[in-house]
This record gives sequence, structure tokens and C-alpha cells, in this order.
Amino acid sequence: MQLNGYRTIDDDVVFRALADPSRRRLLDGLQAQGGQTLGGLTSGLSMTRQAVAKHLDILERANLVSSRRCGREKLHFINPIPINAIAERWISKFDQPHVAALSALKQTLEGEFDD
Amino acid sequence: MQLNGYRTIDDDVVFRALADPSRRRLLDGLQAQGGQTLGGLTSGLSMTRQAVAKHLDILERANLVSSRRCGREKLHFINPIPINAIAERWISKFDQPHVAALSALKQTLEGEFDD
DNA sequence: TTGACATGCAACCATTAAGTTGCCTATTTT
DNA sequence: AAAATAGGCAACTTAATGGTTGCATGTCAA
Repeated sequence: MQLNGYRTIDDDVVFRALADPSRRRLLDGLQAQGGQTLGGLTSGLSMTRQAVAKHLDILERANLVSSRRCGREKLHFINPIPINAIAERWISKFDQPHVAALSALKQTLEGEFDD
Repeated sequence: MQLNGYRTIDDDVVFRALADPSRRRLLDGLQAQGGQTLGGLTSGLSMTRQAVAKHLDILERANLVSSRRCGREKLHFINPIPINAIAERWISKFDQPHVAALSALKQTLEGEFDD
């Protein structure tokens, strides 16, 4: 388990990254299709490419998105781990333990049908 | 299941409320002890009472905190439901189901030993 | 090699947001 | 009633943030 100080800082970067609706939409887009380029993500977002680039940078710093340079393109991928970690930490932090446990169990059971 | 438009708006209010570290600390405080007053929450936060009041207002609007007037005092309580809902929605939204299920199970088991 | 395409970088602008100060209202308490 | 306590309201300051424009760099294709 991590030290509290570090955890707080990490949380802060992630929460702030998630606070903007445009960034959440970008995550939606990357969830729908991984490996999209900056230009690809920009088209349809009624925002300049540069603005999208800034958002992607924030998402990358929050470790919510990872990217790979490929020639003159940069491919972006969603990184679900921090979202998962933070969400679960907050469930266990702010919920009555039994509620969290029940939800977790429900999730667990539902998960069995997916593979 | 809610309509997507409404959900997005709700999400936005909650995410923005959670984006500020002072507000997350307030939630921590209310989790540790419910029914605290504005003044009580202010003491120890190196912030003016008015600033705390603004934060509490934002948390209330996000439905993360509820309050009850009691004489000249206002008592505040954490409302875990939206956190739970949003966290779970994001787990299922952005994670491979089996990863979420495994983590959830792990959390459930470990949760028994947590403070 | 030249032009087109994909991205990077930097300055700038407008708005929001966090926090402050100052004052007012309401409820206790003595 | 008067003083003390708890909170509400509003204007203001400052810094962060989301977005823009303009130009530079790197890569691919003809």
C-alpha cells in the first residue's frame, strides 16, 4: 500500500484530469477505438488540434492515456488502471463497507460471463 | 438506465466537485465524523470560514454532501451514493470487465482488514 | 526535392475558480 | 437587552485553465 502523501498527489492529478468534460470525451473516444491519432481525435470535436493536444498531454501526465510515436503519427491508448484504482479506492473510502462489498461481489459475478 | 445527456451533466458536477483537494479533504473530514458544522470543519483547515462555505456549497450541489439546519448551526453529512455510482460506472466503462472483477474481489477480501 | 501532412511549441486571451476581506443576519447565552 | 456565537452574502484579487492563433519541425509521398 502506498504512502498517503504520494497517493494524495497522484489522486490530484487524476481527479483534475477527469474534471474536464472534453477530456472525458477523449477518454470515451479512446475507449471506443484505441490507437487514434491526434488529428483523428480532433475531427468531430469542434476544437483546435492544439487544444486537443493539451488535453491529451494532461491525460498522459495523469497516466490515463499512453501514446506511441509511429512515424509522423502519434497513437494514443487509454490506460484504465489508474481509473480503476482510484475508483475502487474511493468506493472503499467513502462507502459503508458492506455496500462496497456487495457492489464488488455483483461486479465479480457479472464479470464471469464476459470471457 | 438514465439518458446519456443527463448523466453527462451530473457527472460533470460531481467530477468538478471532486477535482479540488480542499473539497476532498472536507469529504475526508465528514467521513471521519458526520454532522460537523461549518465552523468545526473550518478549524484546522488554514482557510477562511467563507472559503469552506463555498466548498461545502459546491459539494452540496454535487449531491456529495447534505446538510441540516439545527438552530444557528448547520450540520453537514457526507452522501456516499453519488461517489459510489460514478465510481462503479467508470469502472465498468473503462475497464476490462475481468480486471475490474478481480480487483473488486481483491478489494473485498482485503477490505476485511482495513482500518 | 518539393509539397503535403501530422505534430510540437509558444504567446496570447477570456473565463473560471479559489480564496480573501468586509459587513449583515440570526440564534444563543448571560 | 447586550454580547457572543454561527452562519450568509457580496465584491474583489489573483492564479489557473481552456481555448485560440501563428509559426516551426519532422516525416512521408510523388
